[in-house]
Amino acid sequence: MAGAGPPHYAPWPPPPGHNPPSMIDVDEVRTIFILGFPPDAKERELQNLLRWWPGYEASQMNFKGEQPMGFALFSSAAAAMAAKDALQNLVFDYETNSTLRAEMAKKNLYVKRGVTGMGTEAQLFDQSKRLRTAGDYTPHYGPPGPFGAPSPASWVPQSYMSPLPAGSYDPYASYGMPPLQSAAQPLVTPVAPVGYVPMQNMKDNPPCNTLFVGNLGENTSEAELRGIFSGQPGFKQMKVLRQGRNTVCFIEFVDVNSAVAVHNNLQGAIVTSSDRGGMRLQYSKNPFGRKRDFMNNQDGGAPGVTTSDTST
DNA sequence: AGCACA
Repeated sequence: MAGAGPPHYAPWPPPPGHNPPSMIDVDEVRTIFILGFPPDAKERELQNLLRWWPGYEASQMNFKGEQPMGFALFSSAAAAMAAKDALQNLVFDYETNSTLRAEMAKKNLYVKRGVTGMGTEAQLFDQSKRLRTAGDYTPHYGPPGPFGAPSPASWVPQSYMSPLPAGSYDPYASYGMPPLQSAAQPLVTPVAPVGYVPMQNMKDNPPCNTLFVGNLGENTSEAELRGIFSGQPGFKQMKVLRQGRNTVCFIEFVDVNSAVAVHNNLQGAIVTSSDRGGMRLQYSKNPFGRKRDFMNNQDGGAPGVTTSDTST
């Protein structure tokens, strides 16, 4: 609208009929609610579970009944639904066997104004009820989670703009993947996967510098995979292979350790463009830079790691 | 489950 330029901070909720400049339906429910937490779950745990999710804006935990109930607000219904799917059946606590259930909420989570402050003050005055936790989009790029926790800190890949081969279908082409958005302008990105789905039935090969990615649907977007992996520490190159209904992918890392880290951190990570939920990460049978006797002197593997080679 | 490329 001509007269209504974007204010510095929009009144929340915005008046009906005044949509933000990015096709966000104000009326749509962008909030999910989550059940299945163990009784001792903390609100902080919910925040930390979700704070990396693209479009995450706020969350709160209610402790009314026996079970804590979590609510989380996202920048769009799409982001909310993606998060909902990702959280679905997520094993929150292996010891108590707590598995999360997520659904779209009936109405949106109310978030107090001034969310950008990450405020101590806010926590002081309404701790019991609505404790809003602003989405902190600070790009905490860096080493992966030191505690073995998933560290999806690089969903917004630095090298996302890598040129695609001509002819390859890039469903993400339309939105240019803005790196990081302030909380003032919610991201519309209906994408940006990642949450985790527990993986089982995992056979695997000995660790090496190359990961094999399985359980990908046929229309998994290479761009998304690249987005997920290219930001990982030690990433070197990637190759996507279409096998009819399956898609598989190979990722080379500079060393085995990097591959191990990603293997652990991203196991079961949700790939939104895939219709199968979580991806399966295994070590490749045929690591990059190493073949039988062929390129024997190549240093493709890890320094110092020589898998017991069956020298026949 | 499905392991290519140099």
